[in-house]
Amino acid sequence: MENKPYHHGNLRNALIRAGLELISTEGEENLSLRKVALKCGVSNAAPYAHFNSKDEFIAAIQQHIMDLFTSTLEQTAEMYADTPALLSMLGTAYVKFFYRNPLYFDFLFSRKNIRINLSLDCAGEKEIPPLRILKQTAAQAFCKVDMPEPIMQNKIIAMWALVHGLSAIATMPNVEYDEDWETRIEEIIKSISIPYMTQQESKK
Amino acid sequence: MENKPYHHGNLRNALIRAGLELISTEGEENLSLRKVALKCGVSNAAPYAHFNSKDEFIAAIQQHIMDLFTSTLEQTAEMYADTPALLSMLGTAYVKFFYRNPLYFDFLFSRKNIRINLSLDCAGEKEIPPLRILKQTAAQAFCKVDMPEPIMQNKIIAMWALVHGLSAIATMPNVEYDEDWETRIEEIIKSISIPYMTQQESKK
DNA sequence: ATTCCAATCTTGACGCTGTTAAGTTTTGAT
DNA sequence: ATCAAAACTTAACAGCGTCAAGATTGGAAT
Repeated sequence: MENKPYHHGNLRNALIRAGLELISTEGEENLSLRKVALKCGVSNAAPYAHFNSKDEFIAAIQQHIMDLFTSTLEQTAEMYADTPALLSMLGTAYVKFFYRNPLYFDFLFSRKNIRINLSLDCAGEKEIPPLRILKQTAAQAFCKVDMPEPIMQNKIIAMWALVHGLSAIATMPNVEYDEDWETRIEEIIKSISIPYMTQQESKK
Repeated sequence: MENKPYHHGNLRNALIRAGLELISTEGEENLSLRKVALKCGVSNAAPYAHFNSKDEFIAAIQQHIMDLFTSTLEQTAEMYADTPALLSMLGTAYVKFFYRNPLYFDFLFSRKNIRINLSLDCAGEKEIPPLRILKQTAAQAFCKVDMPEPIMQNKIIAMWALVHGLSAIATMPNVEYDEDWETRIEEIIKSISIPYMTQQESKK
């Protein structure tokens, strides 16, 4: 339309979208501010009007993906609310999200990108939403089984570790996408989370 | 002693040691071939007599750490051989290794560094030793419980995912080292791995 | 012992990167 | 209409991985 107006108009979002695309296609290690700027038809230093550094730019993309992740879990939590399958479905959704977007996993959780508080002790204003959802659901599920407090704490951590580890494994190279794997992931998670529910059922 | 002989003598190993130190102190993102070369009192391009690329250099360091990791697990496997605690001790050793060297975890498992076969299906000549040890031990442990084959497969993957996920969590920033955590890690792993043993004991 | 090749290392360069300084264009509030 | 702030360009800096060309050395073959 207009032939290169001096001001882009929506550069910040355009940069984030371009960066997201580069990460999805070429991986994070091939992402540079200059490439992203070029992709948006803008000069080297233009991004610095919107981000103070590459790190800040990366953090913005990270936040974008985190929002995606969060809303995925929230949808699942809503869909299976108050059903016995809630916890295992939530765990499955956790793994599936990354299994379907393998490049997102390393990008979100690689050490140098983590600027958010992932601390283990349940305290936390700055706790990221996905973990909050998972922990709350797990706590509720395990609570119904009137488990001793410290054991419940450990169970929650175990649940998180399981789905996080499964995500790490499922997104490794040489592990190509396979629909059967999705059902298998479900089985594995159920085998950990369900026993404590049914075990309780038989107790009643 | 001799003031800068033209030939270093043992440059390859010196480079690896220097790289290892840089990773341990400043993290992988601050590792450059030039810094490593300087640290060894050698010029920019000297490393290229021993490594074809930075990637190859990284792979060599990665192998070094992997060997450390492997021998740690092997020691544990030997120490607790034929005891009921073997599996949980091996899992604990897996997590502790990274908990005590947090920077190693991302370095070993971040996507771009993985050049080894981590495939899930137990087939594998190229399978890395640590996983082989863990899988074999888990298989043996779960085997004693005469579990159906597919369920056992899932249990093994769950075990791996648990310890891998715990490692990821334990090495996150903001999670400072804490001796109590080590015993807690042990508890969590036991709560997953032991039940199937004791359950079997009572079956006999 | 001499020769000579291959391994090792240096120097200097290339293009790419993140980042900054200085200057230009545009927007929008007054 | 004015003018400050925001958005963007251009040009430069140092650091990076990498390579080509040349210098130095060790060791095997003669």
